[in-house]
Amino acid sequence: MARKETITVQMILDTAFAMTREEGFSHVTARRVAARAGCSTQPIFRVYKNMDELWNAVYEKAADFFQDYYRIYPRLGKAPFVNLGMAYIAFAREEKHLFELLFVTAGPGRRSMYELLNGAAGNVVREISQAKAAGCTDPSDLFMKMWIFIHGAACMTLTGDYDLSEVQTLNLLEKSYQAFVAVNQ
Amino acid sequence: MARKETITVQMILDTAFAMTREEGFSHVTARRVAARAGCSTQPIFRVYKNMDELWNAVYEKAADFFQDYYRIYPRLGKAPFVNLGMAYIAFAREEKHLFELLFVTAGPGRRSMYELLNGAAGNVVREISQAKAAGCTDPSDLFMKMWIFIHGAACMTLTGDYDLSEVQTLNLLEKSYQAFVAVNQ
DNA sequence: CAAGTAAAATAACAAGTGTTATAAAGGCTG
DNA sequence: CAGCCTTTATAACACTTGTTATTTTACTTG
Repeated sequence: MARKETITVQMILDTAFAMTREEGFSHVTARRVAARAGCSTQPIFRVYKNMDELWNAVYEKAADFFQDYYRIYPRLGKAPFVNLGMAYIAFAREEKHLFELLFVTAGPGRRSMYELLNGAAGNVVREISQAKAAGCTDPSDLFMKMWIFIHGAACMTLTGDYDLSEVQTLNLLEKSYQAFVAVNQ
Repeated sequence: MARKETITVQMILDTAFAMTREEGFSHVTARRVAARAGCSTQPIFRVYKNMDELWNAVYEKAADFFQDYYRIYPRLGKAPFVNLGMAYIAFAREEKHLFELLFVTAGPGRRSMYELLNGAAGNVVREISQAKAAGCTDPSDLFMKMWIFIHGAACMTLTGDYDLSEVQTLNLLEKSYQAFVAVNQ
């Protein structure tokens, strides 16, 4: 009936995502995606109405990518929020451009930080109930404080103003948890 | 001997700075600066070799602007680092684009966060010695922790994930200081 | 195998960018 | 007042962007 499709949505999205990962979405242009995918710009606009729609797809993929990143991240911390925080900070260091896309840049069509963290798995909810089970009086408040701290460390890695090792970071987060708990009681 | 200069460095810089403040430097183009300054693009390139040089000038002005912002900011906090932190967070909320330019975006020709904070007035050094005078054992470590926390809150305001009032923020910072001090001793 | 149809490639358009060549303007010095 | 020299304006160049016409390609169905 018609010509067979050779360039798929997946190929376009994967290419755009890989480029975003390496250089940030601002460097993702229709022509550059096409060149890297080995086609013209036409298949891109067949599959996505415009570049904004491609941005959305990349954003969603990045959100899923972070969820996977956290899922397989080693659990070395004992206190609540620490493992999520460790993964978050490592993600900021190792996936600068994705971190920026998800958690730093403002703009339309963007989820809240809480939504991105919680994900489909309910990561935050789980950690909060863990804190509650551990006898914490106001676990939501504790999460807020911990997350401000964790987000600060993560953002500082982007600009090179934070450069502690994994072990040091783990220690820092555990200590901070204790500190926040101590003054809350 | 020659035609009188009508468009000065100051006019160009002030225009570019105002535009950066309102919409971020990414929207500052030669033609738009010219239009707003009421001239052609020519005076811009007489005064600055290229747009990168203009960026540098805007960056320096932003750094000075932050120093002024902190200098006239009300001192409601008692603990060390709190007043600097309050000004920092307010700056992030009220001057989003300048904050982003100075403290969020990575790139060449950028000062470290410490340098920007400390400034010519030695703000950080002063606060650290205050903490020492107050009997703190490791004031540099305390500054690090406090600043991670403060930077986190500031960055969250950019994305709309932090939205506490001035009073609540003041309370939060004071409490955090106590918390960090408590576990350090 | 011919026809039709969807996908892909080519090429173009309009807009915007930094930067520069050229022309006009204007003020000081002789 | 004439000449000169710098500043400014105008216009152009070369390039990149998103997006869209138009043409070519290739597959499936009659």
